[in-house]
Amino acid sequence: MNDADASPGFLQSFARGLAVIRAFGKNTPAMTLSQAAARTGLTRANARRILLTLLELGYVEQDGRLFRLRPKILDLGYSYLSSLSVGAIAQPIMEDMVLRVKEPCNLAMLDGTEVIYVGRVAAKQIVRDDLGIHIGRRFPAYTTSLGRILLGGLSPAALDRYFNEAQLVPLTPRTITDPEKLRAAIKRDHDRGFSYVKQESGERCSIAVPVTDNNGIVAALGIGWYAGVRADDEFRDSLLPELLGAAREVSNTLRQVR
Amino acid sequence: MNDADASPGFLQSFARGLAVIRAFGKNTPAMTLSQAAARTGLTRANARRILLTLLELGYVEQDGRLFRLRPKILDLGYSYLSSLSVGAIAQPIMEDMVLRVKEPCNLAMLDGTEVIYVGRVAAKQIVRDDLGIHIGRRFPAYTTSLGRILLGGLSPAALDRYFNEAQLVPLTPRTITDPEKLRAAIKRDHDRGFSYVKQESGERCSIAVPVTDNNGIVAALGIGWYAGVRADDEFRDSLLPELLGAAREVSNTLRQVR
DNA sequence: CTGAGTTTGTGCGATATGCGAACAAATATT
DNA sequence: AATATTTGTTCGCATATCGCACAAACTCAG
Repeated sequence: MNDADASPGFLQSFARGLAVIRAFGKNTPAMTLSQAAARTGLTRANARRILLTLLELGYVEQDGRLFRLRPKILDLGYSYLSSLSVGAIAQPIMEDMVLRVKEPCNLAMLDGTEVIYVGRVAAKQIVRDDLGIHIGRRFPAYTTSLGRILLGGLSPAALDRYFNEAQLVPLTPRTITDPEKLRAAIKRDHDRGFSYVKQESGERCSIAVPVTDNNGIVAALGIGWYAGVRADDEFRDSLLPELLGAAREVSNTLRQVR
Repeated sequence: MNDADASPGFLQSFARGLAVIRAFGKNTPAMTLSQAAARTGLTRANARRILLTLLELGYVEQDGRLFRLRPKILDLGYSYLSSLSVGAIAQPIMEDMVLRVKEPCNLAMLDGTEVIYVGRVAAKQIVRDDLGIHIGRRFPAYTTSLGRILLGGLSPAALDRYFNEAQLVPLTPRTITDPEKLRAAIKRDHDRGFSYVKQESGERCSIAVPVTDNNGIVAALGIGWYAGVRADDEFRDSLLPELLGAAREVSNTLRQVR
């Protein structure tokens, strides 16, 4: 975080505080204050003030020298989720669909160059999923069907910015990383109203469709499963009407609400 | 937020910034900067600096005069969820159980005088659930079976503090609000290893059991359903072995991990 | 148990940050 | 078009925040 670049009125203390919250994670469920300073590039005294402020506000707890985030931190994300009408509208519709199709369903939005899950309905799967799939989880947009749908909803200028910023790294031998091929895939998926991606970010297939409001694509709705466990192409074909129906129902309700 | 009471080293700017994030919610998905100032008691100039800092960091977006939280804010809660081993361990076990029992299952922790959901698996229900049930959602502890289980895991001193702080307001005619009766119910539930609550916070029944690690109760696992739609007591009896089995599986894994 | 190394807590002086007020500019409403 | 309301900007000021240095506490190896 380059303080010198901040604009006037930018609150550096606040920004530093948020950086400390972000420093917690799967690999660092707890941190000492020296670790917090190291991970954020702050001075130890500063990291200490931030952690003590979080402690006083109830967002962290202290266990000897270790600080851990407390459930109250979920209030911050909950502010967003509870304000997200597409999430509230989609949730029961996703639940109905998952019952029929027996695969987990996700709702995602674009955030920078990544997709971020804002809704999820789990389901029994033949092979156990990555246990870390949560609301808030992120994936590179280009490697997922959800991401391609969302990228397809960008204006040309925004799509150009995406390609300027995204680093198209192959995650599997099948990952499309050539920008022209990726643009073509995004356009094709946009035109045909769905995206199907097979083994570009792991050993999974996924299919996704757009969710729209009066202004355009606001989210993507998708289903993913492990490749090869079933007849993938036939399964995709059976899922598509379900997804399109669910997405249409969500989109229709969104247009009425706003 | 009474600035004058803050301890030395307490970072007021950071605390104010977090207050602005919390001001967003279901009823205020978007705010102007005057509204943000009004809702947080800050000056307009201050609220503006905070919102512009969040804008620059990518946590909010601006639409004319309106500011809205962006999905990136989920990163803050995700820091916590991804660090929460009980959540990761419980999720697949909950998914398996929900498939068998056909009712939604929740994992909750105690936070102040409330329970907060840290895990949830949805299911098809006969009657549509409150659409707003998300991770991060809170309920008064005393009115829920999850809450009674968690209160039962408190030390006597901590339980006394709970009773000092909690406001035991009747939410339905069945809500237990007499402190002595509530203490007795908590103890009974702790002793018998499950809690069953019927229509104390709405028209729902719920049953919950403890999840423990080496230090004691860390979470509660529960199932809830609308009262009267089925034979509630018989259903509870059929659910209990399922919940106990799932909770035992989670608890056993927790003990191995730490 | 001791000593060395590491980490945290504390106090203090300096100053950069954050603040609020006042007024200009822009927007919304009637 | 006029008025009311809200937002943007600038500036001076106060203090909140900062970093440093040293004390205190803790951890670890022998």
